[in-house]
Amino acid sequence: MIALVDCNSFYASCEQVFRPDLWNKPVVVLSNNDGCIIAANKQAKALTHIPLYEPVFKIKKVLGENGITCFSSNYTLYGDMSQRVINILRTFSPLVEVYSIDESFLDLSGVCHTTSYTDYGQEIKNTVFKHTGLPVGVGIAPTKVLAKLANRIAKKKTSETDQVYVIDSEEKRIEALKSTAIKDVWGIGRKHAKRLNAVGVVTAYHFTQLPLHWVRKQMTVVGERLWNELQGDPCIDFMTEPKPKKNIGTAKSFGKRLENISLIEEACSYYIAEVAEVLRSQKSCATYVQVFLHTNYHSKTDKQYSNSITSTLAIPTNNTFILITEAKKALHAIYKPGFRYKKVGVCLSGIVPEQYVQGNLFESQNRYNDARLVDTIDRLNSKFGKSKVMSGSIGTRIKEWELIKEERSARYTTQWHEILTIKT
DNA sequence: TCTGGGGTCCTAGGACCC
DNA sequence: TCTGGGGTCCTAGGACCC
Repeated sequence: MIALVDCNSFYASCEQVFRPDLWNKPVVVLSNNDGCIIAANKQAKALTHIPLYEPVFKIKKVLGENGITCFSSNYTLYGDMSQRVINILRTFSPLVEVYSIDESFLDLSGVCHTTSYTDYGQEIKNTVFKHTGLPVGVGIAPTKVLAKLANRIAKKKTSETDQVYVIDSEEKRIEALKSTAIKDVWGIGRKHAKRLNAVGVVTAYHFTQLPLHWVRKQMTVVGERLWNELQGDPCIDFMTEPKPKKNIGTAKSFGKRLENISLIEEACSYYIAEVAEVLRSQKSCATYVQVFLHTNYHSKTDKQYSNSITSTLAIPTNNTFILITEAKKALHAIYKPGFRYKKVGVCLSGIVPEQYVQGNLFESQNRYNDARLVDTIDRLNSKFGKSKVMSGSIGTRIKEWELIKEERSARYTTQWHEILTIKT
């Protein structure tokens, strides 16, 4: 049996943990640049129909009128809280697959000797809440897709399930399938849902009644796996070791529109430094550096321009300085003056393990292999804080382009000087 | 005025090899 | 009239996830 443990309204809940005054109050969390809503807790969802991903400026009034508290996103806090939850889950099963920042699968085979699955799920839920203050839901079933389904039922029918639901019989499986709309099945997106509705498939149960060859033909092997998983046959691998990333990218909107290349160049260098650090942390090197740049798609008055370019390195590397040089060259190749730019992005790909980097007869290996400088920078930054030591290309004008986070909460759990103060 | 960011997997088709 | 058979690698595009 597999359990799926998922935190309720994760970002909003993280914020509430440290704000007892907001317990049981409506809370939403905004995207980078405070652009749109990416998380809303139960109270906020109940109050008004706040659509996720709706631009904030369109519903600012609704938020104010309903006394909804807004937070800018605080990924440092969410990342740390997530790690705490994962550490707790590891005490409940030796095999944990961290699926996302707020969801993990637990392999429960051979784990529940003395208790029922329901009791075990309750124990997981209660322990996570006691140790972190975060509410979670638990779904338990023979396959991942069914565990997802069970988790959904646990959260929807809280009064009956108390946030834990187990699919452990044929009757319960059929019942779960019949009560779940096909569009809500994990792996069925908007497109497939539409096509399935068109042929009369409305629930997950209908889907399992389709002939497998039809599913295979219309939805490839992905659909076939889903079909089998819903029947109770596990086909999706359990991954306890995270696979090294194949692409590492970052792209963030500027706090304001930029026209001049010099600030864009500094932002681009900063992003490269960020992704290069991730690359080194997984002990890989990248072969390609992609840079892209665009204006504000939504603007009706601005002249529009976007472009992207990928450059190939002579030798794959994870050296920040080489990557920055390459990215700056690429940026100059696509930059055109006279536009109001909104975003620059970088993406590293062609990722290979550090120890298998292919050399090049015509390039000096030393320049690429000398890791002493970047290693030292990584060590300094991990000891003294992010971006304490940076490449000169990044400059000192970060405030002029970085994204806006007006309502960011404190980094309660990772910065000594932002730790929660309690007055008694 | 203001509209997020970071990923994965699969397939078809082109280009190439012997 | 009739033109083989067995492969690999790469890329773009589509679909999905949180």
